[in-house]
Amino acid sequence: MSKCEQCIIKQFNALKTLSKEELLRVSSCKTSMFIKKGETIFEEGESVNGVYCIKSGACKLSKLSSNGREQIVKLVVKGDLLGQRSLIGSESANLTAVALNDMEICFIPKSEIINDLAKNPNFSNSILEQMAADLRNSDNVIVNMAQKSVKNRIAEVLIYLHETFGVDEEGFLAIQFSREDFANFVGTATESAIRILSQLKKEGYITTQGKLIKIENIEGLKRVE
Amino acid sequence: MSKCEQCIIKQFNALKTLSKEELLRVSSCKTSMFIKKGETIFEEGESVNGVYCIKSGACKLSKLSSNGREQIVKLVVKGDLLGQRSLIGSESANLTAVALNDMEICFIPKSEIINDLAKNPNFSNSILEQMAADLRNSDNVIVNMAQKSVKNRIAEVLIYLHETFGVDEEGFLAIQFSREDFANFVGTATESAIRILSQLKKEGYITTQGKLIKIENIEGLKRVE
DNA sequence: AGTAAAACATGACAAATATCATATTTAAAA
DNA sequence: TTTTAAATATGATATTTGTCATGTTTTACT
Repeated sequence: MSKCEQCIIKQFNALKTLSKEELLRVSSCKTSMFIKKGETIFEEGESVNGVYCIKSGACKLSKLSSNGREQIVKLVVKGDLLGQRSLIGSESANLTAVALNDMEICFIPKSEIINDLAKNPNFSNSILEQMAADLRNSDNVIVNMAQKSVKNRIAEVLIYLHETFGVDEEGFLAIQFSREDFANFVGTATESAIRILSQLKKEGYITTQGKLIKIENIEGLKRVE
Repeated sequence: MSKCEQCIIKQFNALKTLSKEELLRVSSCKTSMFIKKGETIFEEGESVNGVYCIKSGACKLSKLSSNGREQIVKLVVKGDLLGQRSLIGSESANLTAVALNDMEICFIPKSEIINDLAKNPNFSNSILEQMAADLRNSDNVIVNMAQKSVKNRIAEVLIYLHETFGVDEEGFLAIQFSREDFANFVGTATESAIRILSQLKKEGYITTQGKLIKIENIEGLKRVE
């Protein structure tokens, strides 16, 4: 089992604030696992009781609406922690986490890390900072959902995917996102998402090849209304 | 100047985790102030550099969208802390705070409380809990905005206002919320908010008298689609 | 009280989005 | 490979929501 000390993840997330000793202890009890694309890591309502470190891959966090539709609330990517809120209080997961591609993750039980949260102010501060950033981001998402058109939101998702995951050798978005994922992310019907992607294609902002998408004019996309 | 120790606010928010000594020090540097309905406490982009305790009254936190509309993101009420995120990191306010009615608030400078955050794990934990709850709430708001109809969202706001502020002697909602506020809270045009309130009136869920609103059938409202 | 301004209300119409139907293409499985 | 299922695409139409116009009521101010 690899040590957290050597793991690249350490450089990205709140674990970097832990001391060598703390990291060694965490290392010794963590569970490393591989998750295949489409598999569920945890579901809304379950108790999570620990945090996951994303070593590679990405997942979507979503919630089932009362109308039966899935709403993607955010994406969690390599270097992020997943399930931080399970460390605080004892409530069950509010969201469902499903892998967008093959992932490698480490699970650290709450019991092993909860003391660090109480005793290491750097660690709790780092979690605080992360949550403050998440809240700021949520505010912005709420405003976008409430005030912007579906076309505008789809354009923003394209830009976000481009910035977050980059492109492959041929210039296609490096993450595979189905039309349904687009719809569930911006809160619209799948057909509407498809229609708008077709429209963006006709307008020359993107090109597609199968389900692969290439952004051709990112500045234009930013100005889409 | 009144002491935090004796203030009722102490019982509601994160300040309750401070020791007697810490509270005394905070007390000695806080600034108490009265804010009139409609006045701005701070604006998006400003640096806040401290937290406000809401002793009485309530305010709305909103953000200006790129389309020029105001989006209300959340309400902050008596017993809540306002501007907690200013304690973490050093970023400027993401939201604008405007009083919904006359308020009495206390301002505690960041410099006086930042040490407690680092040294008193109970205090930082209390802030963490609050932020975790806020995040959970934001998730739910995002889902509602993305998936529910305007009518449904207006109905939910009515229920929320009822639960949060209660009613006056005659049964009217104890908070005055303009039609524009309703619109800005659910992300719709003012005319649409007006229309839907009229509709809810016709359907017998609410009655109005001037801008006062009385909920007549809360169970019915919960079932509105 | 009288006047102006703001808030509320409602009709008519336009635009955005959802829904249903039905192809077509792509991916998965036998 | 062949077959089947899933994802993508697009038209037709219904529904929801926004916009503009205009009138009424309420509130604020002198």
